[in-house]
Formats: sequence, structure tokens, C-alpha cells
Amino acid sequence: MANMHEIAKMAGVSLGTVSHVLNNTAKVREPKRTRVLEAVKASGYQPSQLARGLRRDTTNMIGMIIPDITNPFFPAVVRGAEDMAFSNGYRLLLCNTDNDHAKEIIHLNELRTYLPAGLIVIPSNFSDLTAQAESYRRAGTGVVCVDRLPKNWSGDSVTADNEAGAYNATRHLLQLGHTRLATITGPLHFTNAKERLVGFKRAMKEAKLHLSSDYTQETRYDKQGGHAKTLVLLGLVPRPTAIFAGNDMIALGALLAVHEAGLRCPNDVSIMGFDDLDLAETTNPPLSSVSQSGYQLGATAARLLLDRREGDIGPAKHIVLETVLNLRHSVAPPPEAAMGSSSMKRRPRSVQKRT
Amino acid sequence: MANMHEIAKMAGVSLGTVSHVLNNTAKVREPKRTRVLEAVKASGYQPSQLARGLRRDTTNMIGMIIPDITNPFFPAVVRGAEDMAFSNGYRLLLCNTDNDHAKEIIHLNELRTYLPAGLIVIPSNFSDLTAQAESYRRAGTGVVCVDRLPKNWSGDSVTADNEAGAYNATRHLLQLGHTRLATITGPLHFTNAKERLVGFKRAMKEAKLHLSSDYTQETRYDKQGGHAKTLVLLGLVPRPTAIFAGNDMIALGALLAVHEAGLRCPNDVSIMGFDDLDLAETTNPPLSSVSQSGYQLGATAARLLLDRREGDIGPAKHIVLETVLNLRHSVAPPPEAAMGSSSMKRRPRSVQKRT
DNA sequence: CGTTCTATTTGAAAGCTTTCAAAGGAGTCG
DNA sequence: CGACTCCTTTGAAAGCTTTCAAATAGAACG
Repeated sequence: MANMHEIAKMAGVSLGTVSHVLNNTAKVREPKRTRVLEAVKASGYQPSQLARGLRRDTTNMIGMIIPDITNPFFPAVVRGAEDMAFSNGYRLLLCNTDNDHAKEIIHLNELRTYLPAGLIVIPSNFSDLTAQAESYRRAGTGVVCVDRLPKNWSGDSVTADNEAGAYNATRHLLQLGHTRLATITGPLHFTNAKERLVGFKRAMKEAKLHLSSDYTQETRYDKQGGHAKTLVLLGLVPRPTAIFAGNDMIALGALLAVHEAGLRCPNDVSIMGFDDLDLAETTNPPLSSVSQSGYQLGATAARLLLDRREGDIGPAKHIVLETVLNLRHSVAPPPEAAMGSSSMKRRPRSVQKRT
Repeated sequence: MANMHEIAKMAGVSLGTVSHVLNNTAKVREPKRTRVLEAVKASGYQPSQLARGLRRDTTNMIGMIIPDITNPFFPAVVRGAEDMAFSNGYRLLLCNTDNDHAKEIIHLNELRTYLPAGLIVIPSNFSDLTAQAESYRRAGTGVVCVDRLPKNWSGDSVTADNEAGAYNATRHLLQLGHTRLATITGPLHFTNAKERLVGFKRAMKEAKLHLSSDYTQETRYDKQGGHAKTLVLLGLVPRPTAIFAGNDMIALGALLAVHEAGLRCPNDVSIMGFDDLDLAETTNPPLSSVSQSGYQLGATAARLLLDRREGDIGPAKHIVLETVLNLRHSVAPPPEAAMGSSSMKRRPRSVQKRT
């Protein structure tokens, strides 16, 4: 591929002039200017991002570190980030950590040597990000945390309003008449799991309902966990009539367990999810869930990074995105209340409630 | 961050020696060797990938170009590729094209300037990849096509055995007694859609069944398309008793349409999908589908790329991965046949059939 | 036309590695 | 001890861009 030297020769100008034309970094008078542009077009020249990055001390790559692209919540986040990045001339370097803190460190250390424009990170378990990010920031590279925060994080972040989302979802269950509400949380060392639990408890407290410790179970954010913990909950006496799941994967496992136990959802047990993944629409019954936009999360994080890069120097920003309660058919009044109620009324496919 | 000069100074050796120690590119005698290693450890030095790439004329990045990470089939492919890449010291630069051929070209042109170790591409609509790949190959950069092939592709590729998968799925439907089989294909300019249709037709022909042209519909690989075309199919007289969907998203739309039309799946209409996405397990009823491993697709492609890089110079390889028919509850014998049959028997959760 | 000033243009340096030819050192043999 | 060989080590060049100081060209003015 052609390099700048050749362009310079073709256009009969010096190296510096070519660079100035390409980067608008100095005025170049007319005859030369077009000659350069034409040479570029004719040769299909594109500047080497490597050489450019080396010289400028920064590239147009954004490093994105996530637990696992295979987890259905993350693709939207990545896509949101990629779209915002791409339309501003940046590219995404994707790294999966599997929530493995050692793998995260490998990525953080290596990414540095690419001189990325910034980092978007969904931190792993027990992430060491706070320390590492400090060194990035000293080098002038922004780091934004998304979805959940590592210990002592004081930098930029974009998260959903987990507490409000959980609170509203729980209130909805309470308003339907449930009094025996249980919750299956994600791993409580994740800030998002913790916040959702706080929201849940706040709603319970407001309703002056006691929460037996059996009624809150903690597990991994997956179907297996949801399944296992639901079996535990269903074995309790008295049995909960509603389960607030820490995310949709847990809810999915819960749904499965309820069916396996020979119970019906929502008739016997209501199930509420969190995330509102695409699959929530197609489960049986369709899942009610707290909707958060992964796409917005990612796009906002990338935007924040770009703003920083364009000179926005200011205190750390903690952007919190609203959630929406998306009601489908997996929640209904509790069995006793349902007797006399109108549970057989025609139900709309899906209803949204702002939270 | 420290650079090689500092390491050299710290260890009291020359620049070249540091490089030799780091790359094992020449024997370095003992006292110096350890001094270098220690200096590296003490300073946390990591070589600049930019400078290294510039000098070596190639980096450890693999460019991965896919239509849309948000489409549930692709994350597994990406993950497979990333795992294989990561464990061999390579990293993934991810690009979404939205099947937009212009966007694909932008990515192909720009990626070149990163001097990537190779490219893994799921080509977009009307992809121009064949021409572009030629120029990559001239530069010694491998390009592997995954999942489907662009026009006139003669380079390396990794795909599923779409035809056999479709053939076996169709045969299964035939064996259940269906005679009115319809299919909703993906866009037929995609090789995978075309191959699946060929497999379907081959099975039909073997069964000596006539295929009315109404009975094959083409649409985009998504839920909306599946929904719309299913409504068309259900309006035909006589109505098909089984629908072979070009992929699971189409099948999902079909499922929806069947329910909306007041029919039951599988009692009135059997539905067979392709891909066997995670969500196939949780639809209502759980979807029977031709299972192909996206993960294997991606991992195999990355492996192929690395082999090439390590010197495997030989004719183009076309790796074709087997599929497995994964039977769940969305297929059953046709209504007439079901009358006297044992459709009420207890059904296992899921059954696999090698294809 | 000569000066002076401003606007363009240039060439070289720098950014960090790898690699190659050359220099240096150590060991062997006579 | 000298010559020779072979193994280590070195320093400089190259890879491609950006950027800065310096040089040149052009314009305005007298």
C-alpha cells in the first residue's frame, strides 16, 4: 500500500504538506492542496493507524472489556458502544474476561500498549480496575465503568437505576396484593445486584412487610442458579407467591422450576425479571421485567469517553439511566386474591409503566 | 510507561539485547539475560504493540467483521474466535456492518492500516469481499469467511453443513407423516439460506412430494419476517401442516403467528427452526431446531487463520461443520395422523439426533 | 524595485520496536 | 602468545506518521 512518501512524490510536495492537507493542521494553498487530494484518491491511500498512533501517542481504538459476549445482556451494550464509536471514527477492541479478575488484568495491561483512546469496562468479580484506571488516567486515557462498579470506583460511570427499577417492580407486586414476596439476587458483590436488593427491601419496608431471611436467596446471574434457588423457595412453608428475580436469566430458571414443580406461573407464583431481554417476550408465559437499555448504556459510555477526549475536564460523572417496568404475563395477583378478581379478563400483549 | 531504552539502561545493556531477550531472537548470556528480565519485571514494562506492529509489519490483532453482534447467533461465533485468538496471544477488533456493504468496505479498508494478523468475516449482503481479500492476501494477511460466503469466494471458509442439516430436518418432518411442508427461507442471496433450501427440496423430492411455489417464502432472517410470511402460509388452501424455518428467529415469528391465528403448535402446525439458539429452549412450545455451533464456527475460523500464519501454505480450505437435529416440542405428526396416534404420551424434554 | 511582514511549505526529528551488519569477546589450537 | 573461529553484543537503520523550527514564497507598501 502506498505511504505518505509516495503521495508526496505524486503530488510534488513535501511530506509535511501531505500531512497538513490530511489533518487540516495548516493552510495549504490551492494548487498543491488538490494535487495531494487527487494523489490520495488515485492511490487509495489510507494513513497507517499504527504509525499515526505511535506518533500521536494515541489511537482511534476504544478498548471494551466485558465479562462474556455470550451473555445475552452484553451484546446490546457492545453494539451501543460500537455505534457511537464508529460514527465518530473510533473502533472497538473487544475483550472477554469471563469475570476472571486475572484475565481482566492481562487485558488492562496489554491494552495500554495500544495507546487506546479510552476504555469501557464492565468490571469482573473483585476487579482491580480502580488501581489500574488511575494509571490510565495519568496517561490521559479515559476509563468509563458500565453496568456495575468495582470497589471504590470514583471515576466516570454509566449504570441503570437499579434501585428504582427494583423498587418499582416490587411495588407493582405489592399493589397486586402479594404479601409473600421472595427475591433471588445476583452475586451481591456486584453493585447492581446489591442495589436491586436495596430497592426490593425498601418497597417491602414501606409496605411494612417482614422479610424472612429464607426469602432472599443469592446466586449467579444464570438460569441454573435461578432454577436451583427457586426450588429452594418453593419448598418453604409458607411458599412465596411472587419472586423478584435479579435478572432475566434467573427469572428464566425460576420459570422452569415452577413448571417442574407442577405449579403455574402466574396463577400460583408470579415471577418478575430484570433487564427485559429479547427472550422475555417469548417465554411461557412472557416475562414481566424491569427494562434497561443495554444499548443506551454502551452508547452513553462511549459518548462520555469521547466528550472527555474532546476536552471535557471535570469531576467524575455518574450517569444513571432510567428503567421502565415492562409488564407481560408472568405476574398476576396472588392465588387467594385472584379468586374473586378479574384474572380472566383479556390481557394486552404488553404494558409499559414508567418508573 | 517505561520503554525499551529505560530497560536497557536499567540492565546496563544495549537496546538490541533487550529485544533479543524479549523475543528469543538470539542467545543472550547469563548475567545480562537475568538483568534484563529483572528490569522488565521491576518496571512492569510491556512492549508497545504499535511500535512493534509498525516494525514487524503485522500486529497481534485479528479483525472480525460481522453483521450485528445483537443478532443472537453471532455472539457465540465471536466468542469462539476470541477464545482461540486470546489463548494464542491475539486480540479481536470487532466491526459490525449491519449487512451494509458500504460499511463493510469502510471496515475492510481501515482494518488494513492496522496491519492485522488476519481477518474473520461474515460477509454482508452483496459483499465485495472477494476483491478486497485478494489485496489482503497479497500482503500476506489471511482472510477467512464464516457462516456464509460472498459471490465467487475461493478462499478459506468455515460453514455449517446447511444442506445436510436442512435435509435431515425435513426428512424428520416427512417421517412424522407430514405431506404439506412449507419453508420460509432467509434471503436467498445468502449462501446459507440457499443451501438450506436445497436440502429441504432434496428431501421433498426424495419423498416424491410436489412443492407448490406458494409453499416457499423468502424473507429476512428475523422475527418480523417469519411472522409475516407465516401469516401468508396460514392463509393458503390447503394449509401447510409443517413449516421449516430458515433460522430460529424466523421460527420464533412463525410461532407467534400461529398462536395469533388461533392455531396450536405443534397440534395444528409443526415448526422447525435452524441454529438452535439458547432461546429455542424457552419458547412455547420449546422449538425443535437444527443445531449448529456458532462457537465452533468462530473458533475454527481463528484456528485456520493462525495455522496460515504459522506457515500453512496450501490450497484454500473449506471446512464444513456437522449439524445435529435437536428435537423439542414444536414438531409432531400432522393433525390427521395425530388422531389415532400417541401424541399424548409423555414427552422427553429434548432429544438429539445425529445428522 | 527593495523591504518588511505574513502566509506557506519544507525537512528533520521523534515516537518505539526489530533486525542486520559489524564489532567485540571468549575460547581453541598450534 | 598469536591467530583463528565462533558466539555475543552492539548501534544504527527502518518502519510511517506528526510536528516544530526554519526556510521560502508571496503580498503589500513605499
